[in-house]
Amino acid sequence: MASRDVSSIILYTAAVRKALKREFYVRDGEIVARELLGKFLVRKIGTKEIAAMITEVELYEGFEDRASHGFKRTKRSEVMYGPGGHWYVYLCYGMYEMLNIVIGPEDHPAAILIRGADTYNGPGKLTRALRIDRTLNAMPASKETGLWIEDRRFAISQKDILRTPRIGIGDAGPKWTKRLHRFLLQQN
DNA sequence: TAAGTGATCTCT
DNA sequence: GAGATCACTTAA
Repeated sequence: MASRDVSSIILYTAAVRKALKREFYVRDGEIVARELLGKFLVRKIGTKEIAAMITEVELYEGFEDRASHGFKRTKRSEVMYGPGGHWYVYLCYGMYEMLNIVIGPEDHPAAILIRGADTYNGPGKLTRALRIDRTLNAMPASKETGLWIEDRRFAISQKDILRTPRIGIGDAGPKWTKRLHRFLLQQN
């Protein structure tokens, strides 16, 4: 029966396409940043799902990184001090929602800014296209919240990953301003 | 290159 | 409460 075949295919893809587990995010920031490249950011709007391959991220980690909101523990940055696997969404320049995924264990302030996915270049454009805003702040990255990350097993070669200093952070101190904490997939 | 935009944080 | 700041984008 044709209909039976179709349903078995749906079950199969559902089984393969799982949201990344909490443990994925509770690791060293540079490793998580690298491994996020090539993963799929999936947004569910109504019954429709939009998936976009992550192509660019920036790492903000620890107590000494002045470019990171987590440098100071405030009401806004509190989420970064929580356990990994939650979203941190905030407004920048009065207009743009920035999407970050909190990483690391509890009380370790760290997050990764998702700057680009597929053809959405720039963190502000990305969130606008996927209708991501601050209502998702502090929510877990899981299917229940409508925004999560999946491994679709695209092979990413380490030599295709470029590293540069982060964008637009100003002076974050001698050790941190020029750190190669921006990771992006080389085009082609 | 400059300006728009508004929440957040720091300083009174 | 006031003022500076900000991990951006767009229009010139």
